[in-house]
Amino acid sequence: MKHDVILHDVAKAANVSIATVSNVVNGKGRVSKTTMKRVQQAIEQLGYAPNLLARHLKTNQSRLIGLVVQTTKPGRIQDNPFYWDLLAGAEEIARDHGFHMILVSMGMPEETLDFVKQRQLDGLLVVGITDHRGEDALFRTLDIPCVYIDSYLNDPRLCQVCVDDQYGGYAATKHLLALGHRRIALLIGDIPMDQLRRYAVLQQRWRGYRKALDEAGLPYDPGLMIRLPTSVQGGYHAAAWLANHNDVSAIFSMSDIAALGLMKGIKDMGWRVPEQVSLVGFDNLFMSGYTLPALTTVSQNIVQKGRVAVKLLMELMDNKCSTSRKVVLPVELLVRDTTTKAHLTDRQ
Amino acid sequence: MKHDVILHDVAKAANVSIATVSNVVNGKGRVSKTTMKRVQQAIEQLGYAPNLLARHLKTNQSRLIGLVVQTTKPGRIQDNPFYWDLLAGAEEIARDHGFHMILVSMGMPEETLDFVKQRQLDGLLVVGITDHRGEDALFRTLDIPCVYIDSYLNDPRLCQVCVDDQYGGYAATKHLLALGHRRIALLIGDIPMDQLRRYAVLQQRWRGYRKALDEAGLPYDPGLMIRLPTSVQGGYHAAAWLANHNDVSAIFSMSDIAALGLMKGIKDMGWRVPEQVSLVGFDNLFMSGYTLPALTTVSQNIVQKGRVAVKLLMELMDNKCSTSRKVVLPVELLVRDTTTKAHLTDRQ
DNA sequence: TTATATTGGTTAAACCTTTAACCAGAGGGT
DNA sequence: ACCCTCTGGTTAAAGGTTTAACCAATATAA
Repeated sequence: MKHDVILHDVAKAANVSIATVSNVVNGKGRVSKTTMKRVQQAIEQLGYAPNLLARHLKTNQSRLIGLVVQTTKPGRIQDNPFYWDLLAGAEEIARDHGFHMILVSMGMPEETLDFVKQRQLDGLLVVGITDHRGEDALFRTLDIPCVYIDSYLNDPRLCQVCVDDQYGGYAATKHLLALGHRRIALLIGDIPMDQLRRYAVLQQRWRGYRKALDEAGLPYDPGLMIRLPTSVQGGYHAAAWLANHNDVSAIFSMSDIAALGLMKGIKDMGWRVPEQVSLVGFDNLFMSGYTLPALTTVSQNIVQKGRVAVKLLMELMDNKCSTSRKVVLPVELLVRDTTTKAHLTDRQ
Repeated sequence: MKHDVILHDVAKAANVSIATVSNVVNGKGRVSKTTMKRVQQAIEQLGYAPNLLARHLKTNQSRLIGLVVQTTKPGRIQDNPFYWDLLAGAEEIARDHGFHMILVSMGMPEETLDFVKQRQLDGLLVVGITDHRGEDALFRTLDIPCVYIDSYLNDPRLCQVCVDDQYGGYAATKHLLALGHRRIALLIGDIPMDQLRRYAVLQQRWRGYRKALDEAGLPYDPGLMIRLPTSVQGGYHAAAWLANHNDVSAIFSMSDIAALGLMKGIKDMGWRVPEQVSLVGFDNLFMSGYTLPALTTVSQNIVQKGRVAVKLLMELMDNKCSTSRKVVLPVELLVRDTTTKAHLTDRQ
């Protein structure tokens, strides 16, 4: 894939210097109408396309944006359709600005840093970082524009975008409380409760849950935290937990993905949703409205999250001294069919 | 993001020429043990990382692989979680070889071509092309290694990877036939039947369907083709079609995504799956086993598809003259709970 | 002895752009 | 006449790397 036609060729064809052609291509410098026409014709005729590698080398930029994703195993992207939506949104805006997205899976810190340096990435979208893992410092060492997604970092100088997770948790719980539920379990990720701070998004949703409980004058019961992996399988197994907790009449799953599995698990036990167990999810995945019964859930727009993140990054790159701001996108409780009034009739 | 330490600095520190450092970095050329040690120490100490832009400019390659995806609107990636799996698999292998993936959304042909040329992409993964749209020719003009995914191109010189779509369609249909179903509808994409050739994957599955019908001595009835978008919504609306075709006792949906919507639609009409309608899907999405009833479907491994595609691409790039081969990955019919014996009792 | 490899390096050109510095000529003001 | 500015370019350096060509010294072979 050798570059067939280069600046030099166009220059010769139009009988001007290389610099002039470059100026025409970039719309910079001073060049008369007539020569511009001549150059443009030559470009058209020869089918010239600039060699971005050379340009980038010279200008010290790559027009590449890294999407830094957490990995389970090093080198293996977490299998979560969530990321595709994020990438799709980001790519859409990036492309409009002449940028492109590239995946950076965060394995070894060293490795990650080297990668960013070697590829000369112009900016980073970092997903799911917290203050409590030292990862934030990592990205601050290489000083390139960063936008943190779903990260809840304390430093006010940082650019961040997330949704109102806490409100989401609050709204979901409040909805269940309003229906008369008193013992509401929380299907949380597969993490020790004392490590919750490391998973900022979950922590926020959890806080919303607690807040709603507090307002209702109900006690917070750690025994109601179901700690299972955020996956369909994880959710499915939560049903077994439920079987041992007959006083629990509702579950708030912090992800739709787990809620789907849970719903299946509950039904496989022969129980009915929502008559015997009410269920609320989080995310509103593409098929969450098409389960039976349709899942009540807190909806967030992940594609939009990707879009906004890149827009912020662009601002950050334009005027370096920009007032770095934090954007909180709204969430919306979608009441569908998996929640209903708490009954006095026990599942026994 | 200026490159702080370059070859030059290392050379000075180790008291050798730039070329020698380059040789050490790349493991080429001839350099004695002792100097190698000295250079490596200098590299370590200064924290040198090669500037890939410069390297790539010199070597005429970018170590970037494009994933060419179809777009609905130009510049907008089709919102299909399918692509994430593909990308995840591809990225995994690519990274092992020092390559990275970049998205190329296929809008205007000109634009796409320019992009590949400008970014100097080393290879392309092209998804869902057919002989019948002139797109294949497009990629052949720029002669860079290509692997076609889900494409069914006739040219034997091309490298292709797909799954056994036809067998999948055959197995699904045969399964339904074995259960006694005679009127089996096909939930196909939102395309005119005379355009089916343009959607190779669907055509293959359709052929499998027909083959099974033929073998059973049953006629092919075009009236049984349900042409609705491949989406949850599309599937949902298929239920309305079903309401007008009471002789149909089973539906084979060519995608799980539509099958999920369809299942919801059927249940919303008050009918039961599988007692009144049997249902088979295609893909085995991550939650297909967790619907209620669990979806019977033809399973394919999309991540693996991405992996194999990149492996093929690497071979193609190593020995240019490689015997370009076509890899067909297996599919597997997973009989779960949405299919049962055809009953004589009508839905009326 | 002389011709010839081999070892361990160095020099310099090349990859294709961008861009600062320079320059010739024209026009205008005093 | 002089100085200054403006227009429309050109020249050349620089960006960081790879690599072919070269070279001095030592070892090997005839």
